[in-house]
Amino acid sequence: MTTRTGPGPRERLLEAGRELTYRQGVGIGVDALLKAANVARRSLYEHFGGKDGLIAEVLRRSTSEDEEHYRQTMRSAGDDPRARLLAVFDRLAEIVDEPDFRGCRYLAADLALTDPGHPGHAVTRDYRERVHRLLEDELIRLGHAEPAVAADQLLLLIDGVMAAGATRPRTRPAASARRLAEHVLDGR
Amino acid sequence: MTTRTGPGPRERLLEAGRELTYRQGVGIGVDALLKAANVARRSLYEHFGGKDGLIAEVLRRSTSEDEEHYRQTMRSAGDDPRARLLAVFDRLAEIVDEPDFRGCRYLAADLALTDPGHPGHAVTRDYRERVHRLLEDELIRLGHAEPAVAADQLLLLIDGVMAAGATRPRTRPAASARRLAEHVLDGR
DNA sequence: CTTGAGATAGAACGTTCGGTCTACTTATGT
DNA sequence: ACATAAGTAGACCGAACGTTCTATCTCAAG
Repeated sequence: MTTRTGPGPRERLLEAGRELTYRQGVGIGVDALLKAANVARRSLYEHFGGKDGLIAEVLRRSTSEDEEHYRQTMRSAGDDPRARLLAVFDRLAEIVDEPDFRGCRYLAADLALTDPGHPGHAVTRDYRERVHRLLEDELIRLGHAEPAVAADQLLLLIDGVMAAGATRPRTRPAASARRLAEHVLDGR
Repeated sequence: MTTRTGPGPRERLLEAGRELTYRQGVGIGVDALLKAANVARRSLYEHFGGKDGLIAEVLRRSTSEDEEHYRQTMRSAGDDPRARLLAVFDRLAEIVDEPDFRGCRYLAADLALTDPGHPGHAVTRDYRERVHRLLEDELIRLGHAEPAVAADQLLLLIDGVMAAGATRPRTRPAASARRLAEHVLDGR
């Protein structure tokens, strides 16, 4: 008989952080995090050194998941690079339409974390680089003349979809962006 | 001999709020606002009822200025609707390149103000509607087939520029967006 | 000159903040 | 069985939060 041992406090903190920092922003209080995670105050400081450490780790884990999410979305779209890139925008349409979509958590974190030295910034910067590389690789396979610039443009469209999705949800921004993305893919 | 009377406390509070809420976010403390404005604590509550009232008024005034800024930018670009719309993106390039550009203050406010009932949200929603109308009017004058949809797309591009400008400043996002905007204007 | 409105200065309220610390309990491995 | 490590519970710290309050000052209108 195995002792019904669920996820440990570290895991529960990361999950609570993921949820609460998205819904309430990174300004969420330590008390609220501890209560949601059902974890002793001390455990937070043992595992993460403090609130900033937890937030950075929450962001890091989230970026890993989201990057894998990009890869999975493209994988499901087959081999054609064009189809794989456009699939990203189709998936974005679903994400933005989810009832509790609250915008891009990384942009929100960057705007909310006033201190430019906060460890969270390095995490989001890394993430954007990785996604850029992901897009650029597909554009190269597509034979695009300026894959780096085109990847910048696709990233800009993705951020625009997230922003519009958070502030003007009824305008179906992902569909708009998809059409513009097609134009980007068509060349330069 | 006129008594050298500068702007009153109300004006000083609005100016300090404009500056500090942009640089530090709407989470800025009341004490910091009072100190920057050189205003007595009481005056804030007399004039604005509280911090939330001040923030809403700061946002309201800022939207007025920004809307006028859009109009001025278009006015300077002459009569041709196409040139007037593209001028917006040229102006965006300058704004995003300013050394202390920190992203779109309205998106930042919407993401930071957790309470959906905060009066600031109504202000930003109004502003987006007004800008949308501004763009749509030009698109109508341009004879665009779907002016409302195209205005949505231009707004998406503008938000994308702001986001990319805040998070990936070296990628010249406004230039990228301008090219996509041309495509939007071209058609349908 | 007087009055009253508007501003300033600042104490104080209760709450919440992030972080530290002590004491007790639980689980694990030898 | 016992030792050790890890987790819980919660008091506590100083600081900052938004807000209310009293007291004093300034100045223009009556």
